[in-house]
Amino acid sequence: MATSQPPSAARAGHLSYAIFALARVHRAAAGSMLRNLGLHPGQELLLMQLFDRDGQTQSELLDSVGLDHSTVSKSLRRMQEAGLVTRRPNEDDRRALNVWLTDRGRAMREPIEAMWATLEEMSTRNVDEEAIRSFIATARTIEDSISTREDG
Amino acid sequence: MATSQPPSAARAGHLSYAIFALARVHRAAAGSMLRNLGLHPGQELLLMQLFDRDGQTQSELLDSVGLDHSTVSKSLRRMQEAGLVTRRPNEDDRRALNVWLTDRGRAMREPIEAMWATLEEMSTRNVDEEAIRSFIATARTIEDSISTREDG
DNA sequence: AGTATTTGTGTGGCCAGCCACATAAATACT
DNA sequence: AGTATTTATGTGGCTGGCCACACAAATACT
Repeated sequence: MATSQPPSAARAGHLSYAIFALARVHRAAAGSMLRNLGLHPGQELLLMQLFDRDGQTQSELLDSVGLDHSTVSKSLRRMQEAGLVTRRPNEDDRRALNVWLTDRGRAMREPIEAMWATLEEMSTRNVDEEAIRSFIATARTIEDSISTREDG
Repeated sequence: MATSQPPSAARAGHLSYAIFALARVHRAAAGSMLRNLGLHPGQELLLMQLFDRDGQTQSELLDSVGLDHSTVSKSLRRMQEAGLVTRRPNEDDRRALNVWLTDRGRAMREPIEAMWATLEEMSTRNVDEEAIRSFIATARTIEDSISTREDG
């Protein structure tokens, strides 16, 4: 049994509750795998952004990842202490910090990609191609609906 | 734009990344509404369980909600301090604590139900009935797949 | 030029959530 | 009966995440 019976007070939100319940299980699975990699949940997101564009500024990173600046700031400090990244002041803009992967940070790429692959395999093994495509499409539509309503 | 371009390292996990991205937006929306109710995210889950069965034991609550016992313990303490619940030792089992809603806790039911309704409306306004059903069904299948793999 | 505003980071405070350790009470077991 | 094990809860410690406040540097504006 997956969703151990949604509480009745969530009756008006079947889809929302399904999202919530799925997200929790999904995050737990990812968290477990990340722990085996010596990473804390969320750190892999920052690393992935750096894989795509190393040396980004904290604020650029922040936009890509969509988290609060204080969260990113603290997280990066810990990742620096853990030897995953380094931060050096930008020469043109003395407020900004550029974030660079260390060798150790770069070495996390394959394990992180493997993690996503495993997660995907775990998630999709009972779902056919068509249902997967449809699910992703709907997920994006919902995501759009929610976020465009946020600022509007 | 919803998902501001998945990082390339998540390429092997399209569906997983979609779940992750959707969950984040969804949780943020819920969190924002909960804050307006004076609740912290997660507290509404405990309250909802109590709406369905008031006076549950912490450990029963814990099973229904699926969180770590320490999380529940601390959360309930704060909710008690906030006047939402009371906890009294069980008479038959002196280790156990029964958790009861206060009037103030009970009064949160309607706002919480309204929150789920609003969240649902926000989420589904661009999705037709059939897609919603299909999405929910797939979400449950995925949830099952992940969780049965966890212990198996 | 001089002041006001925006931008980039940091810090403190608070809560959720997990793990690890600890303790008392109930159960099981020999 | 006496000991070992399981169960119910608490606490400390650490991270993620948010908000609010703070401050310096860059930019805009008058």
